[in-house]
Amino acid sequence: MSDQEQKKEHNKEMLAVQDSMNVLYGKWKISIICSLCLYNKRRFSDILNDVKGISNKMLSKELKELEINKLVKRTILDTQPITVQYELTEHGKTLQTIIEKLTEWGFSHRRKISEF
Amino acid sequence: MSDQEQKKEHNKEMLAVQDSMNVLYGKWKISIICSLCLYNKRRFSDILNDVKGISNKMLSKELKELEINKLVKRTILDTQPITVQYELTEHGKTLQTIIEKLTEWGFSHRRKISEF
DNA sequence: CTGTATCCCATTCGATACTG
DNA sequence: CAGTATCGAATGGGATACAG
Repeated sequence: MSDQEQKKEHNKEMLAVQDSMNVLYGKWKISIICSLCLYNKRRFSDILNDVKGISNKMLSKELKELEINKLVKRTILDTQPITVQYELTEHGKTLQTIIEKLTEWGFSHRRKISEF
Repeated sequence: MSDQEQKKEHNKEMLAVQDSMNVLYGKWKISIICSLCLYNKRRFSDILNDVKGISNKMLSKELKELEINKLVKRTILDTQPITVQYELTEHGKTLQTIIEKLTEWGFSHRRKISEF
């Protein structure tokens, strides 16, 4: 492959990564998806508890964005009072391996940083 | 494993993911690391070009944070005018598989979204 | 329980200009 | 080339209160 072709290839990969990050960036989205990965189905207040530090305003906003991007499905359950269930879509589940890798990396990073 | 133990395990995993995100979140960091993954060694202005849309102010700031977190190494080359080379540390390189997964996912997400 | 509304401060981030 | 300085707009994000 020529340098030119190589560079084009790299540019495409850079764009793909940036596409991913446009959907996933922010302090909370990955953590929310992680919660849904671990528990499969989860209510609003459960996620609020799982994701340490998030406010209900932010959770609401982030869930909406994830829904728009077809990563999360929202179901209203006809209980009294009503509860709302969130779960990953099939497409959302394709993030699972990324979440797993990020979990592993989080552990190893903590070990690394605590060396100093 | 009891439900209690299961839940503790999940909480630990949630924290690990949030640790990762505390280091990696923001619009740009992953893209910058991606550039360094693809090219190995890269100058400031090169990265500025790779990461579409980033300003020099942001790049400077993000690189500093990545350096503090021991993910990136900065070397001043004694050229005229001076150039500065950035590269991943050994620890930074452990992010490579995550970057690759994010690249793949970016492609598949684009296909998915364009279905509508 | 699941949100929305409001207030308000902090941070992010782009644009532009400037320095060594 | 590799940044820093400054301004200003937009967004992020916490606290509290309130609605269905």
